[in-house]
Amino acid sequence: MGGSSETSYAAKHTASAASQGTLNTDKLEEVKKLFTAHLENKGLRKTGERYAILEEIYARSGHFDVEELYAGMKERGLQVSRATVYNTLDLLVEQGLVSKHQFGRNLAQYEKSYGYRQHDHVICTECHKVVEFCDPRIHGIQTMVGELLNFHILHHSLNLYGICGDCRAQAAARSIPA
Amino acid sequence: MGGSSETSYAAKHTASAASQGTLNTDKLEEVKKLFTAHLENKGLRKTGERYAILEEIYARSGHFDVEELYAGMKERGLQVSRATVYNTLDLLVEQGLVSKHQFGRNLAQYEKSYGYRQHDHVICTECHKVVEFCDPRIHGIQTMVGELLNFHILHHSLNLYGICGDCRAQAAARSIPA
DNA sequence: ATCTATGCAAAGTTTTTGCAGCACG
DNA sequence: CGTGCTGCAAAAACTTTGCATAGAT
Repeated sequence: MGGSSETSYAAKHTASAASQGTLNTDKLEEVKKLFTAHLENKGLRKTGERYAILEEIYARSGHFDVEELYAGMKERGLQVSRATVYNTLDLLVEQGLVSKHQFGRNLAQYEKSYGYRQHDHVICTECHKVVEFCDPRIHGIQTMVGELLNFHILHHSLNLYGICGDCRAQAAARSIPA
Repeated sequence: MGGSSETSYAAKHTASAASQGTLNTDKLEEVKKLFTAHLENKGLRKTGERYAILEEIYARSGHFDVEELYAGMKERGLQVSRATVYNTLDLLVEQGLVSKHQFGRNLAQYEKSYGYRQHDHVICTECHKVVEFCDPRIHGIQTMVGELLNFHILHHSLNLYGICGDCRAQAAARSIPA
């Protein structure tokens, strides 16, 4: 078959962000406003810790787990407790500013999600590589199933599990030794 | 503490199985043969524990977690250790006779999967109800993405998260009190 | 007879919880 | 000023691991 283009969406994100330095800052401001609105709406307090966590998340690219986020903040001198990280992540996920993934291993992975194109994941079960992709048909399925089963669908998660080209090549090399 | 996810779709499976008493037994035999072939293929031992676990799984309907499976076996007098349950589940998942799901909470849920139609899940984030659905478009996406990204896709998991009709009705009733 | 799988319990991970004190509103 | 949030650490929840022994080949 034809040459397969390995377009990781992560790369695209970084590229578009790098091309315009202020874009990130603007986005952060927008997200902060949305978060503020959500907090006020639910009668929750606007604490510095919550905003610090939000900033750290939007400064990151790609997936991260709680420990990575916690360590990243510590390194930057933004000390918060794990309990607060968990608490705030729940708030952000609830609001949809952050999305939470569970890829196979029992380690929750998070990702900023405001203003980024809805995407899904292909996971290599051998090397645990994660590649993103987009398919408009999923939106259609989501809408149709919601109507059919009378659910108000808020978000979805589609993961394809398989073996990547690299791992298949390695396996082939091993089975045909010199 | 935790009420587990109630499986309302289970009725579907039980109904089709109940309509023909021997169907289940035949299926179990088929699955055992496949499992045996897989064990031989990998040079693994055919132990009674492994078959006992396979039987227990195929006697169940709907989703279950490791603890439920373990407890169910204990109740039937089939004593096996948790370590063996985990070990065997891994084998079965690897072979595709059982599928593993991670719905939001970090508690792995399993389900028998041989001879059952490939299906996906809608989860209510309020009451944790799980409903199954089927959409042929997913298969197309799977194939296309596999070719595009050069992955050999083995299985997928699509979860739609939202609020079910019952929970929306309850919420509406609360906001318009008598 | 050999070598792997089991069982048990202990250790490992990740997440949740309880309580004292600080801070937002 | 009062309630709710934070921080800390202890514990809970789920899974993995190590070692002695039973059992499949």
